[in-house]
Amino acid sequence: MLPNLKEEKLDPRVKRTRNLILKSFEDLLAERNFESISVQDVTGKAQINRATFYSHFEDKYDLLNQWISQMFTQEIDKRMRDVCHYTHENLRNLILAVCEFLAGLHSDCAQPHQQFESLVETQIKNQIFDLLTHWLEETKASLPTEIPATVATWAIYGLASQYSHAKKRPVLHEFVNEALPLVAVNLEQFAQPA
Amino acid sequence: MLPNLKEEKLDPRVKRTRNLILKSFEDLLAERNFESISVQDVTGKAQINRATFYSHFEDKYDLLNQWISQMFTQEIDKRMRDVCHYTHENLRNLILAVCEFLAGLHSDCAQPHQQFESLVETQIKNQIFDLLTHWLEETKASLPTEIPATVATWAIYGLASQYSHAKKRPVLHEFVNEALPLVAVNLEQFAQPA
DNA sequence: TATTTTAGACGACATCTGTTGTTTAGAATA
DNA sequence: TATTCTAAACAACAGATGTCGTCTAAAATA
Repeated sequence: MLPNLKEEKLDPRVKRTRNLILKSFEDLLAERNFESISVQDVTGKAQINRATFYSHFEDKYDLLNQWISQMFTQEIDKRMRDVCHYTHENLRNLILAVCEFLAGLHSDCAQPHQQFESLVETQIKNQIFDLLTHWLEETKASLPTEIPATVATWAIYGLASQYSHAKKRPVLHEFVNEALPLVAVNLEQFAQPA
Repeated sequence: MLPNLKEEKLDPRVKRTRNLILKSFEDLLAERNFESISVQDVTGKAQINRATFYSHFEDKYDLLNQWISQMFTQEIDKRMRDVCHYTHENLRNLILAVCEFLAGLHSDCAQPHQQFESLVETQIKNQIFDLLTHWLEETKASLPTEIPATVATWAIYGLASQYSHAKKRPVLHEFVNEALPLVAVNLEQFAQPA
């Protein structure tokens, strides 16, 4: 299994093969639930030999991890390009981004399944935690960040997960307005002075 | 696959077979990581025909779900036998229970792996959420419980997970004292008047 | 341009999963 | 106690996974 190399030095065959696999995987996810998709399904659609798959991904779960990570990173980079510290507004936008991403996943992927959701959760929480930790460490106050970042990360993901699962989905901005104070309450100590 | 029947009416062969499987699974978990354990390993150790396994459990993941659920339910029942509403002290004991349970799982089970942890998480969070919701609904005030219970559930699990993974594990009571205010802050509205 | 390196195709294999129908044995009922 | 019902054993099967060594083709280097 190949390491995630920087794109500048990547053999074009590797790039091509990875992209074919990721794209085929995404297309299949839109039609069928994750559990029912086999490695043979993905490689067949990508017109790649099945054994080649294992040069790029450890297994189907690793494939999902890498796909989700790529998708979410792109989404966050798009919305939070120049954000480097905690504000109430940045937190709102982060919660909004996660809610929309998860809701989109629910719409775009047929019948999410427990293992699919668990893997998605792990990837996204890792990124939220890193982002929040980075924001909170930008404060001048040198406060410990680990426990507040942990609590906030899990709270954000929990709320977004609840939102994306809701049978009757609430109006997003109202939901975020209701949820935001419960996340923000532990983070205000990190807000930059005006 | 058999439904979870009440124990009074259960054919003794069913009880015996289930217990043999669960016990063998637990013994194997103490020696090897979850991913490396096959259904054949479990049924071989239990001296049960492999096909019989599938009359009781959907797959190995269902086995883990049921084992964890049973273990955690017993632990909570032991510690919170007569607790029916939210207090600061009950919340502290809940966080303590979850931290100890997860830390114990880390000690008793060889090399936890991502899917193992995800499944554990799902089971335990469900139980925390149900318990918290029950507590919060006991309040006289008729406040909406879903979002606070969600945030608290995820925060509790997140903190316990962090504690159980810590390389240098902090003193538990100190950790809980530090973490408790961040969880409690959103729940004090539900405390019973003295 | 020739050579070397690297990625992918290929066929084969062992192992495991989940399922099926039949037979045997244990438990419940008459 | 005999009969009926239910659970488990059993063998076999199809399908999927992950791996391996060899060959072919594309990319990089000299």
